[in-house]
Order: sequence, then C-alpha cells, then structure tokens
Amino acid sequence: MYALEKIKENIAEKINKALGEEIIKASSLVCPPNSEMGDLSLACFQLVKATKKNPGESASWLMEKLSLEIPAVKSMKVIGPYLNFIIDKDFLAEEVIEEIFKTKEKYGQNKEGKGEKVMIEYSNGNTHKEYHIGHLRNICFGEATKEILSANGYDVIPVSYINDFGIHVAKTLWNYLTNKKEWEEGREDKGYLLGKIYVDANRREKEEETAKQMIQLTMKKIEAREGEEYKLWKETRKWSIDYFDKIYKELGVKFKKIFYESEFIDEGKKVVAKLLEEGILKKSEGAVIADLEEKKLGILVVERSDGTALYPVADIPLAIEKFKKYNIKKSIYVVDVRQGLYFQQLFFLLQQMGYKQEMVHLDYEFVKLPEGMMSSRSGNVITYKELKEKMFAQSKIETAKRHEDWSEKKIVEAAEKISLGAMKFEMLKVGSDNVITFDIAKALSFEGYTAAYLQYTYARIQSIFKKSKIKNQKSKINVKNLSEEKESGLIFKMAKYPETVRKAGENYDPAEIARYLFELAQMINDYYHAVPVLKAEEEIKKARLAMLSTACQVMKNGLGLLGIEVLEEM
RNA sequence: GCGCCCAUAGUUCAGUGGAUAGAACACUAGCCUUCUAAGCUGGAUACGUAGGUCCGAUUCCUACUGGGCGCACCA
Repeated sequence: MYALEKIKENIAEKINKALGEEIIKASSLVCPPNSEMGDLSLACFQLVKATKKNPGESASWLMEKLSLEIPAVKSMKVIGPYLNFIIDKDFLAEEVIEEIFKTKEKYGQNKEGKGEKVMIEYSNGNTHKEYHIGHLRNICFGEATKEILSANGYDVIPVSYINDFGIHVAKTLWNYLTNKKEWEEGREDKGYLLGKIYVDANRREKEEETAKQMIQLTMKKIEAREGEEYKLWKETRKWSIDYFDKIYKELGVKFKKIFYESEFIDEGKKVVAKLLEEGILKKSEGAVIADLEEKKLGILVVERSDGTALYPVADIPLAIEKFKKYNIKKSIYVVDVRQGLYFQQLFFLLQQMGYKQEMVHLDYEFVKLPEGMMSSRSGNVITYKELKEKMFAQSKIETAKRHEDWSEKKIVEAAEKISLGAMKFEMLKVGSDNVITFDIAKALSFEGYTAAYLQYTYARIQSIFKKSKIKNQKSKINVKNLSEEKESGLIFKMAKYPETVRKAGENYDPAEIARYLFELAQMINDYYHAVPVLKAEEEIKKARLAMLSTACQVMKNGLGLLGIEVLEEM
C-alpha cells in the first residue's frame, strides 16, 4: 500500500474506533478546496446519526476524541461541518520520495486485478477501407486502457480483429477489377490506395445500375473462395494488413494476436446451423435472424437471404475461441458506441449458448469533423496518414525553430515523438462519452493542455539534471530541506498518483490520467519558475534535485500509460 | 415511435450530494544576464427549463426543450 493510502486507512480506522462503528471509509477522506484548509477532510454530515449532534458539533467532538494519536497526522482543525487533517509534510515527503525511488517505473501500480485474465479487443480495422482518425481514437483508447488495466494488476491480452470479408471488400475489389487501369499508376502506399478505391466504389455504386448485382456476385465469389476475385482478395488483403502493421508499429502498439473475420466464417456457418436447430436462431423472410423483440433487443440479422454472412456469423465463433482457447474471465470489446445495441444482442446470444464469462462493450463516442460526420464511404475523413504527416511537419518546424544547432536526425527523432504524443493525447484527453469534433488546427497547437506541454515540462527538468553534474540522484536526503510550500504541494500531488491509477482502472478512463499529468506538470512548471535549484545551497540543491527526479518519474510513468514517450530535450 | 448519449465561460472540455464550480484556447497586461518563453504571473464571463427526493442538488430522479446516435439483410 502506498503512503497516502496508508495514511487514509489509519485515519479512517481511528475515526471508526472513536465512533464505535464502521461508518467511514478511507475514500471518504477527500482533499479540501484549498490547501490552507488542510490536506484531508471529512464531511461530518454523515456522522450525525452516530453522534446525535449537528455536523459542526460532530466535527469538534470527533477531533477531541481522536486527540492526535494518528500516525502522520500533525494537527486537525474544524471548519464548519468539516474536520480537516494536516499531514506531517516531512513524513510524507520521506515516504513518497523513497517509495518512488524504490519502485521507479512501477510506481503507481497495484494488484487490484489479482492477475485475472482479461482480453481486450481494439483497433479493429477494415481491410480495403481507410484507416482514419476514428480508428485512431479507438486504438489510443484501447491501448491506454490495456496499459491502465495492466498497471492495476490484470493479466491483459491485447488483440485485434480485422474485418477482411465484408461487403466493403467486395465493393473495393469490384471497382478495382472493372477499372484496373485507373488505379495502376503511381500507387504509393497500396493499403492507403485501397481506401480511395473504396470511396470511388461507393460513388460508382450510386451511379451504375448493375453495380449492386456485380458487388453481390463478387461477394459470393470471395465467400466461395474461387476465381479471379478470390485471388485478388488474397493479394489486396495483404496490402491492408501490411499497412495496418506499419501503423501499429509507428504507434508502438503490439497485439498478442490478430484475428481475421475470414478465418471464422466457415466455423460460424456451422454454429449458425446448429443454433437454427436449437431454435435460438430462426428463418424469416429468407434470412437467418435472432428474434430478441421480447428482450427489447430488436431483431438481429445473422445471414442475408442470399446466404452470405453478416457480422455475427464470425463474431460468435470468435467469442467462443476467446473463451475456450485463452481461458479468459473477461472479454472487453473497444467499439464505437453506435454499435451498442449490436453488442447487447451478441452478448445475449452468447449467454443463451451458456457462456458465463463477463463481456464488456467498452464504448466511446465517435470522432466528427467541424463540417459534419466522417464517412468512409464518401471519403469525408481525415485519414491517419494525413494527420500524421501534418503533425510531423508541424512538430519539425517547431523543433527546428528552437534548435538551430540540432542535426536533421535529432530534429526528426524529436518531431516523431512530439507528433505521436500529440495525436494520442488529443484522442485521450476528452472523456469517452464526448463526441470529439476534431479541429486539426487546434490539434496542431502545442500550447496548453497538450502532450507537448507535458513533454516539455519533463525535458526542461532533465536539463537541470544535466547541468547539475550529479550523476545519480539519491533518495537519502534530508527532507527538512524541502520546506517550500510548493514542494509540499508537489509531493502531495505525487502521493496521489497511485489512487489516480486505481480510479482510471476502475472506470476504464485514460482521461483521468491525462488530467492528473497536466495538473502535475502545471505544478512542476510553477515550481520551476519560482524556486531555483542549481543556485541553491548544496544540501538544499540535492534535496530539490531528488524531488524533481521523482516528479519526472511520475510524469514518465503516467505518460507511459497513455502510450506517450518522454524526451530528454525539446 | 422506441432506446442510448450529451447540454457548465465566447470556444473546447474538467468537476463534486456539501466549504469560493476549475482548466485550456481565444482576448488582454506583464515577465527571458535563475536552471529551455512549447513556459510563468495578472485580468471578464457559465451549471438548458420546470418539478421531485434530501438538512443540502450543477451532481440523483421525472418531465420538457435543444443537439447527436441507434433500431431487418452496412460494419
């Protein structure tokens, strides 16, 4: 247990002892609105029943009863209905700094998950279609959630599921086959090119009368795995997959396993036949459906009336494979909120089939543009590639502007980290139930609540370390030398990091980490301006350097949870 | 029609059943012979409407209004 958690437990325990019953939890102790009021606070409204006094009197009564026998608590004071505790700053500083030096990159982690096996599926690209900033939100959210759950002690298996077999594939291939010449010239990135062919296919579909039939025919050919269409499918599928690999590598995302829809269709059709026999599915208007009207879940179409598969055909056997082969307790699907009903239907079917594992649709709102909804079909999207290139170019300009003496290589390396950090942070800083209206101009700014601000904060502290010429910071310092108010504030903030990690894990909420880091960075920058380090007297200097090094460790750990790298210089 | 989500400052977002509702951007006035000005300091403005629960509601509940999304062969 971390220092602050321990202190809270102790206080709660003493309070309950004084009350003679278990009323207060450690989590009931919150931070007052400003630090002059104290460090931890108990609202005494909840004690009224036990004490039979009004809240204010309860607070005074409790303060007397506790009579300062709580470790780490220096004093108490009553303000109105609140009993506030002032923590012994030296004690906390010693504990926290030591703790961080000892645990380093593990600081903040806990064992809440008890090693439980959890599978989390995200990114979920479609081959033969564009990978755009909607997918970016998904992969950033999924990856950060994976990191956060790991930090909370879960055994997390990150996987992705790629749709390489839907009607969108048939559309793209039909357009490519019937219009090949147009696409032959100057194809730079083949995976990227497919996205453009798909957009054009949708245009043609509207304009050409026979298009629908042709697409259906192509679909059938691919499903039957025969003809020119199938051959081309195999080839072009690889283009997309290679393209995704490149993106994952760039983002630093590593999946344990990537599933493909095409690998589950055959098995799925067997399962569907069996479910038809069992009466879980039925035929209607020529199609195979699950009638879930009674459960208020509407109707789910499983197979089209022409016999081709819809998404549940592959999703069901995939879920089964996850449960059986990987032996997981919990299965998390990171998918856009618009598929909420579908997942309720899918989970219901799986439960009907007897699967008792926990299934979670971890949803998030979509990304739109200032001018309206994004649509892969119409091509009204900002593609991943386009965003990355703009971000990178802008990062490079900003970096070069500040470091005329840097080599091209050094600038490129920094710009890479800054641009990737910016992209990830833009996607994670907003809560998952907010629609993101993606404003590229704002995203290209590196001021204020941005990843660059966090990275910059880290880098400028690193610069102090370099100039200090002290190689290894040590935890053995005299904390009496950290007497500045801003120092206590920083230490208290660092002490709160573990509970932030816990909260982010409980709520699947990377934005919680993002906010914490920004607040911490603000405090570090404030300190940087107000308190000199290198010019301080020797012992004080050592203490300040040690404290700053723990602050940087926390920044690095937190950014790591968001998949963002730090820079030594920028 | 049914269901889900959202509504806080000019804008984009935080936040809590309780102590003065916070940031960032934008606007504006300052700060580079203290360690990186991608920074720091100062300055205005906000809880959609109406009820209910409660000692106390911006927070929970209900209705309404406004916006978004989903509901049979797209994924």
